[in-house]
Amino acid sequence: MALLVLTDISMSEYYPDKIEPYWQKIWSEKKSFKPEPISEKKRKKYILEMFPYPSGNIHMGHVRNYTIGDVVARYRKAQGDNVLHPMGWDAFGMPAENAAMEKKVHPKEWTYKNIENMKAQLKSLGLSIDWEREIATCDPDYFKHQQKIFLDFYGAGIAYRKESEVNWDPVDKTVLANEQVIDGKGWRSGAPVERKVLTQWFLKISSDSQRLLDEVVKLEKWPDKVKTMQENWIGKSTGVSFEFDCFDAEEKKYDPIKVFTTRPDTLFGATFCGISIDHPISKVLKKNKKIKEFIEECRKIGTTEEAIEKAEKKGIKTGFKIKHPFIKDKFLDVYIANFILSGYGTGAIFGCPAHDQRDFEFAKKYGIEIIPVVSSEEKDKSDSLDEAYTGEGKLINSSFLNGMNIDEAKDKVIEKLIKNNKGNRETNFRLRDWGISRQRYWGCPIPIIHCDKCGIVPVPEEDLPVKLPENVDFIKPGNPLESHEKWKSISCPKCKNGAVRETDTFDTFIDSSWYFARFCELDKKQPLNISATDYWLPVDQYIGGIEHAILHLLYSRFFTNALRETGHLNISEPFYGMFTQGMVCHETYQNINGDWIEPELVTVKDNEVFHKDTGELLKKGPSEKMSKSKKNVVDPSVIIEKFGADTARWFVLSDSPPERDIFWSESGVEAAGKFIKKIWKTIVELNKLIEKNISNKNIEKTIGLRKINHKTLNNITKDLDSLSFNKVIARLYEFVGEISKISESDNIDTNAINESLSFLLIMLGPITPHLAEEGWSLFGKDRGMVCEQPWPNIEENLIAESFIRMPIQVNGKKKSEIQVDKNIDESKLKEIALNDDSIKSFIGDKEIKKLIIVPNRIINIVV
RNA sequence: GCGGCCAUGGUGGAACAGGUAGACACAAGGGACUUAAAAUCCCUCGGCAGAUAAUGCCGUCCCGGUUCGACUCCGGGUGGCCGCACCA
Repeated sequence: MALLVLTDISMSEYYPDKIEPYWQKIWSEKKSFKPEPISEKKRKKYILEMFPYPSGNIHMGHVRNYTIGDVVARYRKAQGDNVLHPMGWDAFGMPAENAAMEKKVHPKEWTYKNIENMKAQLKSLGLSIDWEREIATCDPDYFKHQQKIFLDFYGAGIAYRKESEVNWDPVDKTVLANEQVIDGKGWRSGAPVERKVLTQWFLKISSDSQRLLDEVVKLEKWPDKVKTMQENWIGKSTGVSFEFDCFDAEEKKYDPIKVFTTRPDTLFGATFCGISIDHPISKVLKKNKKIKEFIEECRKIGTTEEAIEKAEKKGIKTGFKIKHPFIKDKFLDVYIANFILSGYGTGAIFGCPAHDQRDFEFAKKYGIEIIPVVSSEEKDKSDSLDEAYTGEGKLINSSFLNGMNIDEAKDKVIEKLIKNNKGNRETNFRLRDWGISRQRYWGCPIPIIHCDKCGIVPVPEEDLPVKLPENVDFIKPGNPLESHEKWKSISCPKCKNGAVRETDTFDTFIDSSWYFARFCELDKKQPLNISATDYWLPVDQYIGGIEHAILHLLYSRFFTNALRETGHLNISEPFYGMFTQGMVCHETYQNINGDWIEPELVTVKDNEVFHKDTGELLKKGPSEKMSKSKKNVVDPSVIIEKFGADTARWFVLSDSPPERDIFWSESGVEAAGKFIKKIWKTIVELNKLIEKNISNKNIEKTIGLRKINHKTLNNITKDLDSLSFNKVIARLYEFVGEISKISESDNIDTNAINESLSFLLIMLGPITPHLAEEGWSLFGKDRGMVCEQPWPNIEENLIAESFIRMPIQVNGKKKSEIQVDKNIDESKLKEIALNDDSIKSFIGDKEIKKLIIVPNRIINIVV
């Protein structure tokens, strides 16, 4: 089969607009990227990029993410693996509802239109995706299985209900997401946000804390930074929880206050007690007007940890006192304080200002005593305290602990507290249970029925999926499901009396916590097909933005384990290899009024930027992450139209390492486009040369070329294995630069040129697949497609060098360089180095103190 | 605020595991070809001194340390980015 399309007419010209759609059609018709059937004999590779939210258009971040994934997928295929490379849509979420409110378009219609558009854009990139496995999370065929999984989790006790707070906009009468709260006010209404308590669904991720911690350490193919972030997020801490006797304002004995601490050694430095605003005592004291006002003021800070920790430390005296367990007649004031987290530990602490920064700030503000109990030698000298001391040292001012180090003191105190029957060793995790209820329409309905008589009743499996009603409007405030009486009312499956549906929908993180497993097989009857997940999972290489390092990845890890516990699959860790890519940035432009201007409306003249249409002078801002709000986005489809997908792919891979942020520049794209043209020209020229079949051979040049071929192949193979695509591109620049110089008069053996061209096209295959296919169809004739070619073997004898260059340093600075045999012995090497003319002149008559030879690396002479 | 990461010429970056700093590109400047332009090709390109040489000194955000030797390791800063549990 001759796949020649344009080569006949074009030959030396490069027409991406013609060859790219052509090859995309061929790949699709031939199902080139459909994986082979499951077979344990064949090594599998599951390559996955985080699926996109269908916001309307792909952006450069997507191009980068999916190009990286595509290079890996195509490369693994060439290496002989059975590759699974699917794609789907994270299709539920807030922006669809916002569009419904703003543009009066139904979320479903808006979402599917976006999917259609973005799918076409992704296809134009020439991605090697098996589109037969496409998933949209808003499709009932997907979420019915999710509802089944939830019911299984509920049955297994993994899902439960409890009260928790949400941000409430009293004007719009709607629940706000954290990002919709700006400076404590609703983003649309501007009304001060209140907190409202709702009963919501949770998943017990906290009981998986220890496993999540143990397993993350073992994930070898994950970036260390992501592993560290997850470890810190889970936040294991060991300490002791114990009770203080507590007395109320009338000095009557009250219920004891239980505290958790990781620093029991500082107990003798305790000078106050802090409790959270939700502590039982706080709730009782709400009767007091001042305390009530204080608690309400604290609630205005917001629900995010960031807001709470940034807020000034404040508290109010309760009049309650606690009794120190080891100091006779010592009582500490109990404060309600805004920095005590109710969800962590017991919601109460003893404050030791000398050795905890937050306690220190609090104590300074309220004139509370500061007693140092840990002293280090250096610290002893400075008496003035301007911050808490958290380092090592010996215990002072601490009765029976004096003189001990911190660890000894901890043990001793804990022992004593346990003896007094007041304390227990305890392990705490920072990780909280996962709240999954959302008071929104555009999400997966939670398959639960609330019956006055029977309570919480799961929707029977045969009634799944619970679909969303279509006839909703977004004019009324609040969740449209809540006000949809007809959809809500249902008869109880148990008692047949009138009941109501759960009107909350799932957090969209649920949708993305198992899609990668669903891709293994779109089983019609059950969420997951065991034999398919056994074969394909875990994902061998998962690729996505660093912003998902904690939440999405942690939830998916937990969810996978929960799926195992409920019998849906057999593994507990979903992602074997993880790669986090950097962001795509662009310069920002503003006019005099401060309006943001799109880069496409900007022209540059003499280093100044002007508006293309109005001609006004614009202010060039710093390069920042592309975002719609600052309009510094570049629509990749414009670039694909102008230069072609291969150029766009080449450009996003070049220069910057993939884990680092990249800065978009138009000139860079043009340069990439020029070089792609040069590659095409080189392919055509070399092909002509091959057809001439040179017989008068220059052996030296032939071997030289073959060495270049194999060295390049060797380096590029290593770089692809380590995902260093920028280095791959640099080597291709060099390689093309070399082979484009070959001329007939070099008399190089045709086989060697053949090898050059064949290597070039196969190496280009993962990066610029259309160009590679077109070139292969010209060169490879009847040898099939380039995407079916195996990765060539490297001939070791061609990459080995017998001579090496060795720099000679004097006192650590390079002064000369020699070329020596690789296997030279050290004494000979020493002799050569010392007799080197320029080295001699440097040493002069100075005494040689030391001579260091690092084999095959460097010689350093110390004088 | 807490946790994590990053910083190398005018620009993006390279430097394998502590061993030649600046590969490969972009921009800029010069030249060739052309009536001209575009395209293409060639040359220069960290700073200072020197002659546009040879060569020397300085130089990887700042300060200090370890080492024969530090872009790389350690301590302390500065700046930027990401996350902080209801954005996805």
